[in-house]
Amino acid sequence: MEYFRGFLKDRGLKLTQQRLTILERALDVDKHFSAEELFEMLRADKQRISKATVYRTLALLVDAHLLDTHDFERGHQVYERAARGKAHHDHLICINCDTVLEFHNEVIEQQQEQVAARFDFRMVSHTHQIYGICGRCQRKGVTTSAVTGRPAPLAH
Amino acid sequence: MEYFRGFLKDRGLKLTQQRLTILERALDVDKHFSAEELFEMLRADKQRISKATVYRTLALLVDAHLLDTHDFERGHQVYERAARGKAHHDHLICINCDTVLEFHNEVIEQQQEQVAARFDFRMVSHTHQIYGICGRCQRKGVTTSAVTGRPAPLAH
DNA sequence: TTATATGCAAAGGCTTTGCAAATGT
DNA sequence: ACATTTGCAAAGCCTTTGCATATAA
Repeated sequence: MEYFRGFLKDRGLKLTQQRLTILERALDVDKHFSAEELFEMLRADKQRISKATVYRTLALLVDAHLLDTHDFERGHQVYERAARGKAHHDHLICINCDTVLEFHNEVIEQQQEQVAARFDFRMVSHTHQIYGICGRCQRKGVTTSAVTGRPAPLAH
Repeated sequence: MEYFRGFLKDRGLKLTQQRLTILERALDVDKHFSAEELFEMLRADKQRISKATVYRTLALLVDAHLLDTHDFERGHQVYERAARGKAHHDHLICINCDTVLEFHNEVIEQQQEQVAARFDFRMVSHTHQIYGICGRCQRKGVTTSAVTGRPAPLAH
């Protein structure tokens, strides 16, 4: 919060009531959320902030590293509180129920560095998602073809 | 090609001139391409196929595992010839010049399987992208902040 | 013959933007 | 005071869809 104030000051930006409200609400969410969902949460809290401002502020919070954003192939971005200090994580996404699990694997992280180095690449970020059927959906008898309506793709 | 004919027959679909033209052109491309780009390539070849048909056929070719599709965070899907038989690969993407490099790392693949297993997850597919600055752009003096206009994010 | 495909234009979903009015510093 | 923000509606971008016409089997 103090950090956000400093971030804005550094760039000559203003700490508006809307930005504060959005930041507080966003940091309060314990899961992934879309811009639309945050807009609805604010609305439920009787906060009248325009959708445009929500989008603009989310971008700002991502810049400030207060939020992370991911593309889970759902047609829209999802956001989550940034893991400041906490270990970085990647995601397992159930293609049936949309549940998102987090994983962290140090071996993968290290190999990734090596891959980048081998290609003379300066890594800035990465995305790593595992799509599949979660245990609960498997037990409910959900199969890949039930989800996609087509034969199971080759898991690679 | 014979394979595609069989794929269509199995589902009671028709092998139209448009589908054939699109398939041939798509398999001929040696890099990633968007639906829009393929549409333009066809147009350059004096082929009059509607954009709707291009989109519909690309989806069909992905279903048929003749093409793979990726989301490189460019606001549109990109396609590439499927690696039939060839080893699966993931991507390094230069955030300055959009160059895409391919990598394959067996250790990562294995760890991934283990992660899925540990979470009781049946993996169907995965995406793994490393974003950064390629060697050529580094040598041209491109820095992260030059690309994004902001301080470099923490590479995680 | 008859179900499937195509082309066109319109609609959709998410996100961004232009601009006048409002507001933080 | 003055540059930055906001809200609104409109526009943008990629993609999908409804429907009449065309076409493969």
